[in-house]
Amino acid sequence: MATVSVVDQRLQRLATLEKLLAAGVNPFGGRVEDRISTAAARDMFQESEQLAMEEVAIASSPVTGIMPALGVAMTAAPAPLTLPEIEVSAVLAGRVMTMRLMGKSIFADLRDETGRMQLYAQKNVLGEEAFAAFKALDLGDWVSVRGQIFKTRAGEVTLRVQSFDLQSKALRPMPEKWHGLTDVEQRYRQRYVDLIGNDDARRLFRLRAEMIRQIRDVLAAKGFMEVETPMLQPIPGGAAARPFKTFYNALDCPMYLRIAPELYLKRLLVGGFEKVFEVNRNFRNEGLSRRHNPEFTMLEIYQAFGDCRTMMELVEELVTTVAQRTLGTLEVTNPDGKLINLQRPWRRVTYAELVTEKMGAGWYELSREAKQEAARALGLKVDGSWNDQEITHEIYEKTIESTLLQPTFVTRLPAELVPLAKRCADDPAVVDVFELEINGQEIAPGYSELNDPVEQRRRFEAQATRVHGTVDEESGTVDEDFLTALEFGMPPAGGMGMGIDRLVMLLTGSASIRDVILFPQLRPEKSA
RNA sequence: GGGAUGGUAGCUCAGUCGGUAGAGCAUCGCACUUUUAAUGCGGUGGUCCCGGGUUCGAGUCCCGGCCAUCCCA
Repeated sequence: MATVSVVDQRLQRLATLEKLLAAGVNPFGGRVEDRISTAAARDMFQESEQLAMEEVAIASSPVTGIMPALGVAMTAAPAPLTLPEIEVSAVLAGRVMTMRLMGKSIFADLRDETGRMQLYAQKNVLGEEAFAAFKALDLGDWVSVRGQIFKTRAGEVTLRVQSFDLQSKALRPMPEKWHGLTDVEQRYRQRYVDLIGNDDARRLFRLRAEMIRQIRDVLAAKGFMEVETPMLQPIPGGAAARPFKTFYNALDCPMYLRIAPELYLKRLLVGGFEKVFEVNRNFRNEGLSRRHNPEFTMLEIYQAFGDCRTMMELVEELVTTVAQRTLGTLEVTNPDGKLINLQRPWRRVTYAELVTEKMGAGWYELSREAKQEAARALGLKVDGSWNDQEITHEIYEKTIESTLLQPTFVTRLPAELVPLAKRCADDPAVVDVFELEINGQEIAPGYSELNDPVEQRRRFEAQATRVHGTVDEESGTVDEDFLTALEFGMPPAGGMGMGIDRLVMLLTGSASIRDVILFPQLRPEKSA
């Protein structure tokens, strides 16, 4: 038989596939009728067991019979104190993960989305031919099985296979059963293999989905409407970032993947929708890092007649509710093992307070030269052309932001940094905004949104001048239609955006954004 | 962009001073009807990331490149 060495496991499996086809077997299956999950089957069995035990206890005499409503056939041993032997019929379907061959019987593990159940195949039950076919299954094959659930001597709930069908032949070997896939690169490139092999990966992405569902739930309960706005935009706006550029053949014009949905969501406020949000992808044409993926999921929320404080309340409620409902706790551990407490209320501190905390009370009165010197003393590289604000911001970003481990709202940022927010009434040099920092990362910015079209035009133009000739040039284009919309009147509003990937990183203690994105961007594998 | 580390069987990993390429799982064969990381016995399986160089001889040393991870910018 196999004296000829078949080198490749895939070729072996392809050969098996050919044999199956020749034998008239459909190796790729179809609909499976009456199939239930392994979790449901286990519950059903345990319920029947419970019922039977109660009956035994009551009757204290031999019990035999059928409970048609449950489709449960049961027999009980005569001795009153012996546990009844229960058998419950079920159809299961899933992937065969392990097989333990015992000669004339086989134990196998079947896995579906809800968990696993052990299968027990016996030669005298299946018959010669079917038993051989079961034995010939490869690890990774999808099968459906019909049989009776019982408990083994070791106490494991197991399905005794009465009949089975191959539902999809796996042509590639599964990852190592004990370690799973550990090579991070391969986990990212072939996430499907990661998900097959690693319980943690499955758990994490289920958790991520649940977190996003809870966000939607909280917002819906508060009367927010979920909307979708263009990802393909003629003018990329709403943030300072390099866009991806593409070309729309039918219209013969360049288009951009959006860097933010902000300007469209605000148009909806103009249109009269008062509470809107969008959860979807933004695209930024920037480098890859532990914290950056070129496409990332963003939640943006706008509420008419609210302001930046409304948004602080909302984001506190959102994050704590999501954490409580999905993790059952408000304490999370970051990758360095440090505890982060999400208990409300969160610290609120102004940007200037943080800066003077770090650099001394007289910081803002220092000359530019003195500021440069102080920044260099901190080990920062300072460009000679920078103004006071830029030097201060470099210090903030490089030496302060990363120290804000516990949830912190940083408020009253310099107006130059934020062209889309209202200025503070008592100080036009700063804007009425917050940046939420948790674990040293910016999780969410929020604004009292600028709704003065004249002021907005001035700020856009100032920004366009500043970024002219730089890599951000395309994001500096003035969006005339947005300004027109503002001229129709936008109600005052609070708005905020939250990076969902970073939130999931925070709540799951993940060190890399690639761990929380199913298919993260990677460099092409092969290059000549 | 810079630095550190890594890339060896399908998977997880060893590989000493430069001298015939190793283990576990998977796979193939045999035995085994309550195992569960089943077990026992016997096999197959290698572009040692790619390209150069040094050497009688390179997985190992040197140079260049690719990919990844971490740190820094």
